[in-house]
Amino acid sequence: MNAPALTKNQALVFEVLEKADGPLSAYTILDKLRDHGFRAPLQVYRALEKLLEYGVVHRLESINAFVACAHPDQNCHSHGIVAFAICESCGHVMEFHDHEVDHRLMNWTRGKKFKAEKTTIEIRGLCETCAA
Amino acid sequence: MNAPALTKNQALVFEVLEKADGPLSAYTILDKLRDHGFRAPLQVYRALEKLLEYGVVHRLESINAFVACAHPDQNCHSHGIVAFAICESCGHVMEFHDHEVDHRLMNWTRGKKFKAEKTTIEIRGLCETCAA
DNA sequence: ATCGCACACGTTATAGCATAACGCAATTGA
DNA sequence: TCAATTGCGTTATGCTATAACGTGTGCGAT
Repeated sequence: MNAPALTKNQALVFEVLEKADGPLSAYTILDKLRDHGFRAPLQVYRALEKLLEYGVVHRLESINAFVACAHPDQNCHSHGIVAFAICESCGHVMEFHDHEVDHRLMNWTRGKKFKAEKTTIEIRGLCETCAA
Repeated sequence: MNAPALTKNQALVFEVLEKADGPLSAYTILDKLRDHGFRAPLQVYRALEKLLEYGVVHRLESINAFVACAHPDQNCHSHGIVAFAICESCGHVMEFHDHEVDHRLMNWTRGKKFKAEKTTIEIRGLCETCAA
């Protein structure tokens, strides 16, 4: 899924996520965009839906928040499964990929004849700075 | 974390989850326990909090639901990271463990000096039956 | 050209998930 | 006996997400 030109709302939401130094909830995004005419959650959710589809934004299931993809340039969907390390203290998120993990999980699902559509890997804990 | 004797509410919630053939939301559990005197969400959430702590129940972050641990006998916390395959059609959940995956993820976090506290792995898709 | 369709958008309302804050009762151990 | 802890019940509230409706715009097919 490659990203076509973003619409106005999509661009606004994406910009907010890019500028943030951590994940944001949909309602936080909404608040940051009130000055730009946003009034309702759906405006945010609809934009997010597309941005997720284009692979330029990720959803963090374990904290109900959204974050801009760490690879602005490339298509994130081509990296296989994306894993996240989320600091519970400062909120900072690190994104990474591990093909061996992908492989092991795929192996397991294949053995069970389970058709995987979307895989979530999220590690919550403390980043180096906050753990010190 | 070993499980002490469950309190009345904890036992009721656990029983509901055990009998269910799939994950349940907190509010679904509440509805199933109204006949037993449950009236408020907190009664469910407080019981779930303990059951999660004891390791006899898991929370599925990606669908905001709870499921009884697949290993009634043993302490689930001793298995390392728990992974789930969740069928989006029938709702059935398979639970599994893969030490190699654990190892890869731990390797990565150690490299980043990230102190992992809780890791979520959830694969959503279609089970063998539903994919056919 | 104009009709039909797809899509983005705006608005209101509502559904679904989770916790704050208060108070009471029972248990336990110093 | 007193203080601390834990479980429980209730009310209220906050946060997350979507349903359902209508509008406007662009664009290809007839």
